[in-house]
Amino acid sequence: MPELPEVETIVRQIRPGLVGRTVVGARVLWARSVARPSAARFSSGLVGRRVVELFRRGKYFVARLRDADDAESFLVGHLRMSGRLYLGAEREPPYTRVALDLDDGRTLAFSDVRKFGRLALVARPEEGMPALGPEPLDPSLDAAWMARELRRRKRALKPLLLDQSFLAGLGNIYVDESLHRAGLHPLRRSDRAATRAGALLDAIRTVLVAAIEAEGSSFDVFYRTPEGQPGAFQDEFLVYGRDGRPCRACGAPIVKIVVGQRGTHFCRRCQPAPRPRARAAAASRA
DNA sequence: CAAGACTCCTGACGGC
DNA sequence: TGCCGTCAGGAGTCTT
Repeated sequence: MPELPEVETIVRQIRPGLVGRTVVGARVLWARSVARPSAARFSSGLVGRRVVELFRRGKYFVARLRDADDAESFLVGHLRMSGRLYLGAEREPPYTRVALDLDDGRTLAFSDVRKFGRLALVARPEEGMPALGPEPLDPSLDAAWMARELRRRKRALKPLLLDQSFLAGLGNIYVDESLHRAGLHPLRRSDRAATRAGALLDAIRTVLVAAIEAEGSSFDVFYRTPEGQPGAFQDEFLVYGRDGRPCRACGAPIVKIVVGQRGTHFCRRCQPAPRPRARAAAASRA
């Protein structure tokens, strides 16, 4: 599903048409797509509110709203695996779960085949999302910060980078891509990769910036930008979905394993396996 | 703490 | 052609 670059792309594309608009009607077609409050209060609460700002936090999109009395509230959403936003489609898009009718006659549709995505209407953005780690593109993060955090967490790199409380916005694709670019094995323990913290942070940022530049990744017909154009970053994948094919860096075959129930792609040559601990090595020799 | 299993959902695809 | 198992860009909850 959409990761940071895809959400960023959607927010950028929808923002000009959405900011300044007032919600004149809200329809919840699948109640569980609304996390809070109730579907009824969600709908009634949105009507009459004007969008004054649209931004992204991790994989969440956030619309700041004001009502006629200038009271502030926030529409917070997560697309999970298959969610999409459409602004102004003439016909209701397939799998529309929530539709917001706007004062210019257009509609913001939240479409979601698998129904994992969620919307929330809350007083503060933090009420609509769990505590998130920092934004990977935040310029105040540096190698020293990353090294400190990698040492503190002591987890395999792959699940750690997927943990949104560590860094906000990375998902399965961009973690695999980042680890390849940093030359780090997905099962390497974070505290033992701390010396490579700078390279890892650089790789993450390089991948994310390039993906945003390409307007995200979309390798199936259900995942496109709101305008319907597919993103192009999937053409630049070095490992994701390339199992069995040659590594673009060294030619060795890309392999796929399962880590934390997630398909994990890497190059055995560019991302060497972690060395077993001395005790484990001794045990395996014995 | 960390890791693994299970859950929420639907659709696409490969194999038989 | 049709059926079945598997897998999918995410993440919360529960157990070990």
